[in-house]
Amino acid sequence: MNLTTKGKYAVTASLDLAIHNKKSSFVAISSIAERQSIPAPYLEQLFRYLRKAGILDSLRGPSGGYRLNRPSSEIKIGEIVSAVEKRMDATQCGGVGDCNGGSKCLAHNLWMELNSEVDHFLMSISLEDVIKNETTNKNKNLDKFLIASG
Amino acid sequence: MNLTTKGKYAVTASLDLAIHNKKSSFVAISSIAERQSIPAPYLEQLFRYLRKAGILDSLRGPSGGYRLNRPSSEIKIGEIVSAVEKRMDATQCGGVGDCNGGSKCLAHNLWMELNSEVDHFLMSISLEDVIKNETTNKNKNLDKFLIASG
DNA sequence: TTAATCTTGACAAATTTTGTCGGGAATAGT
DNA sequence: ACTATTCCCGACAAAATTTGTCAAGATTAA
Repeated sequence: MNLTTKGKYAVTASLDLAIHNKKSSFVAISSIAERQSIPAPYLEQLFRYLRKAGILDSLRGPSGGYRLNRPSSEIKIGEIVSAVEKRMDATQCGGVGDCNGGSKCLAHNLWMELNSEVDHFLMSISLEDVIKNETTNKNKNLDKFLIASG
Repeated sequence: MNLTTKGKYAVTASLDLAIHNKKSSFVAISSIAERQSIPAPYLEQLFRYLRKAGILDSLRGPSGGYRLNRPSSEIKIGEIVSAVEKRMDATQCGGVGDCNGGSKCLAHNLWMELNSEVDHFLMSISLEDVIKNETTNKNKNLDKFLIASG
């Protein structure tokens, strides 16, 4: 399982897009990169994936840029992450079950559950949720973090 | 956030130890490595961390090896993972909150919640739980995996 | 036409993971 | 005391991945 700056940059940049989503205007990569302290050429590369995944829409030329392809309430964090990260899967075998000489390793089911846990979490939260800082109510431990974060 | 073979090997090997935990006998690294298809010298390296973390106990010499330092019901998966993995933390800032030019990035709270989610999951499951395939009841999606895994 | 911006592919540096190796130290059994 | 077994430690090295960079091209608005 891997969540690197790749996925984090992608989510942060998408959040930036969601915030600057007024009308149907496009936002230039350079301005997102500057606001969010992300190397612009790197972000460019990441946005390719998001575009291919149907999450973003783009327009070239002056006053061009990127915008969300759907309302921010309909774009889940999990979509963004899995569009850019190779292996959010925690199993070694990709879920197939041949992680120890053709059969399942002792921890196979454990990692499958962790997968499920993380997937459900990330797929239950939309860009809009994060911006409104609502996220999900399923998480009993959420409150203290919201409080802690002011 | 990172869960690599390092953490997976450590958990699998610990499970193997928990299973071969009869009496107070020690189990040699070589036998664990062979059973679980883990490179022995690499596992040796990982066991150093687990020993330092107080999870394992060792004895040198013939019929020496490793054993759990506590009952398998009192060793949580989360302990093992964080003993060997550098950054299970999903935030870029280590939770400090300076992830974007001194203040919090847009996704800061989100990653803090993900941390909490994963931590609680991994710290709620003991080696014994995994062996008995019980894990936790908090996870509503558990059942299908247990069924799927026969 | 021109300037702005995305688009693409290739390349490269840095970091991390995934090991390997050799020698040393302790211990049980003889 | 000797020997075989095993842990112990530090250093090293290969491979993979992450984290970028760059140059040239295509599209579009004004």
